[in-house]
Amino acid sequence: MSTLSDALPETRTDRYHHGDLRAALLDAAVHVLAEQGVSGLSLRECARRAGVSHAAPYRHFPSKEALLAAIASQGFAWLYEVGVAAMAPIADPVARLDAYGLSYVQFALAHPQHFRLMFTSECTLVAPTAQEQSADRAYVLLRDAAAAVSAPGVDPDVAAVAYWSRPHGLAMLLLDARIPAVRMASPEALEELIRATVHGDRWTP
Amino acid sequence: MSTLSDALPETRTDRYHHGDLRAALLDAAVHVLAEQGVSGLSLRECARRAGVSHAAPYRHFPSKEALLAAIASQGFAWLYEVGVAAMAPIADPVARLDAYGLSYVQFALAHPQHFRLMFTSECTLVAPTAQEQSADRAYVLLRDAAAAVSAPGVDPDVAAVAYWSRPHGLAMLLLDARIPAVRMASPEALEELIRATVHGDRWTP
DNA sequence: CGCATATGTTGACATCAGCAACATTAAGAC
DNA sequence: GTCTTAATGTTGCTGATGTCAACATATGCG
Repeated sequence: MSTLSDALPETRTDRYHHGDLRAALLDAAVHVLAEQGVSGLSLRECARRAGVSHAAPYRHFPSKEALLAAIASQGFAWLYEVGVAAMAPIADPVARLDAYGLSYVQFALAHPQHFRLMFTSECTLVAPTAQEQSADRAYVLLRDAAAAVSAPGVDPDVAAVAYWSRPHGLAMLLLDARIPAVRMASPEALEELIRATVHGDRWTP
Repeated sequence: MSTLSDALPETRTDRYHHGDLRAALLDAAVHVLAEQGVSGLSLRECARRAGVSHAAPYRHFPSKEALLAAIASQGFAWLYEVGVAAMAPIADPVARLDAYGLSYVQFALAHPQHFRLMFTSECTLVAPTAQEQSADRAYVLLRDAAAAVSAPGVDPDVAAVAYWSRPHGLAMLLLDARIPAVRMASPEALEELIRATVHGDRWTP
């Protein structure tokens, strides 16, 4: 009776019931987002792509904002994972902060619309446990490294904020094309920019 | 014949011609923006507030995006002025960078929606001469101070980007409430945060 | 005065978010 | 197996919006 393929949430559009519409909607939304940005993202377009009527999404998301929040949430989980992966194998605090900044900016440049959405949606995001774990791990790694390079007496949380703000600001300015394109022409130039921003006066070329 | 009050662009709603609808629309838009954020800002609402029909704005702005760009442009002019005012009287590079960061973050916190819009609109903004002048002055001041505190051999433009990214990132994270409110509870705590972010390892509490 | 241009108005269209009423399916109780 | 119930999807509607076209009015210049 119950085969594996039955158990899997296949995406079957030939049925009245979709199978896993929620996931299909999120997937569609991510694609639209990457293609057309937030302004081009409508619930109806997502429904269209999922092969479903315009009101179907409301069975899975109470509002458009909720859909956006879910996407943002996914993005955060992803970002944190990337950050943890970049920092974990590195012991030296300076190198770790550098790696974090690099992974952060690279993520933003690779997924500009997604990244922007994450820091644009005004809603407070509900953090699933899995994401929270990654977030916590990323934060601890960042804070420890930041505290290690900070002068004695500096609140570790303050130092962590500082070393988060720096790549974040750089990423935002890069996305907004507020920085001459020359600065991003080569990977080396970009890395120089990141290092200078993250490491401040400690860094020399 | 031509009195002063005639020359002034008064806002008269009792006439078929408005007087200075463009300015009135910008003004209305700024107010709506502050009250309800970008999502609550519609051309029709601005027209309503200016006491004018829903299509009238199209005689002054080719699209909604153009209106938003104009507001963003105003915001940049304002930001640059604030930055110049904060930096100009200060000679010490470290203190000047600090003052810049402080004015930057304070501007963002004082006008959160406006600030967010400035760095959200995807359009390339047309820079009027007056704004460009302020922008240039601000950039020169910032770059000089950044170069002064940088290690020899660091590209001044790279240093400038670094010292722009830092307060920018902090401002963004603060606006997104991604930083515990405790950190902003008192002006002193906020200043500590700004200094730590801007001045990195150079700074001690 | 008379005309050209700038500025506003009215009405329309397509799209969208969201709601309500209805249809279909899946899952469990008996 | 059948019945019932909740979950899921559909159709149709409303009010708001951005944008356009056609029309109306004012302003300035000859």
